[in-house]
Amino acid sequence: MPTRARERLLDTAEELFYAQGVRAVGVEQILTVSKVGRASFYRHFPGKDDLVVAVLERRDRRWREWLAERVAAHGGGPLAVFDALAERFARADFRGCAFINTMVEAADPAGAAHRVAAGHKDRVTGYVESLLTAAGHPRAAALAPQLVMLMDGAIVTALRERSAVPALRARAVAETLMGAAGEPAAP
Amino acid sequence: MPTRARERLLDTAEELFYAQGVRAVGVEQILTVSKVGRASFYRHFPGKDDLVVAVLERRDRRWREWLAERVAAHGGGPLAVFDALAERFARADFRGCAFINTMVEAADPAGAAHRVAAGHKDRVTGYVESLLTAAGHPRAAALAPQLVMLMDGAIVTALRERSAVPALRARAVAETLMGAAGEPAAP
DNA sequence: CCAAAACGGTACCGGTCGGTTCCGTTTGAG
DNA sequence: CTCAAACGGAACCGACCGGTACCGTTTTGG
Repeated sequence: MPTRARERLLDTAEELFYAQGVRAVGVEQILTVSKVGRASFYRHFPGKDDLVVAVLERRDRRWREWLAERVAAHGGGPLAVFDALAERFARADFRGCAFINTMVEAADPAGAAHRVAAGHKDRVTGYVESLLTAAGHPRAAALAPQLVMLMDGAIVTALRERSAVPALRARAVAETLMGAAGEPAAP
Repeated sequence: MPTRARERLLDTAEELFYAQGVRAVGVEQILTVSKVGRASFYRHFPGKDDLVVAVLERRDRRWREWLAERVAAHGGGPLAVFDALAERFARADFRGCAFINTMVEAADPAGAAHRVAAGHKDRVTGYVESLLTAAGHPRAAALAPQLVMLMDGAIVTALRERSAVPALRARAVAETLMGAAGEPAAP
């Protein structure tokens, strides 16, 4: 059975990749910070690229779990996703969406990292559609991609403005879009 | 007077940076493709970082000129910015917004590249606001940042979906947002 | 036509990249 | 307690990074 070296590598790599970018972080730095031996690293992963994919796959799972939890805490309506984003944007270490960042950094659209990132957004879109359906919205399938596009716009804008305001801006747009008087903002 | 070496460096660097990312393109490659000598490069630019800034500043100017031209060609209304984006997204070499990409790649928000990128978006927002004002929209100042956020969302989504459709999706959202029956789509 | 400036090519620098190999130590299950 | 598996550390590899120095050639303004 494996010890905890693999988890430490994933934890450290996820943090460093997100904070500095995948290309900017060398294997050396990951080993130093995680205190994992060089040999152990290559025992667990064929190479750096495979670590990147493993990190993204785990983050995909965890991020969507986090989103579902925060949406529930904010009332469970479709607009709650923007309240969740606002929380995210306010964190000091916020540096955009790891999957958008990956697609930007990994220029090759056929690369594994690109595929994982694209898959993540598909799953988020499916989740948003389920929220819309649960809320009884008639045009859920058409509205979900629009809301996800708003989320991505808010994320990019928040990265630029270094503020949580874009989440509220996107929420207001979404509210108008849904043609609803709007659920009340989360407490 | 300088010859054309500097321009060739800017042209080549802009193309390679956009296609592959700033970090992924080495000085070596820029010199090879542009057929500029190594010494000549460092006669024109103190270092790679300065070339990056020069490329971004020139692209900021040109991109906004291009936008204004295409908006005019599409009727000059605020919604025409999304028709312009649709054109952009359809190009085979489309790889997102060079300024968003730069902010993602250059993690340091205090860096020169980051500043240029942020400034670009501010200028675009000002331009969009002027379009809204010219169209007689009463809430131009409040609406402009929302439209720019929609533009950024469309750009990121187009990069992921490899399609021009997100531009139309964003246009539809903007139309709803402006509370207008909507100018007819551009010819 | 000639001199000065701009140029392209090359060798070289220290540093860092991702990746391989070996070796001695820690750890945990039987 | 034992012993094999998992581990951390370090030396090493070729390749490439951004940057410097010096070369002989081309271009151009006076």
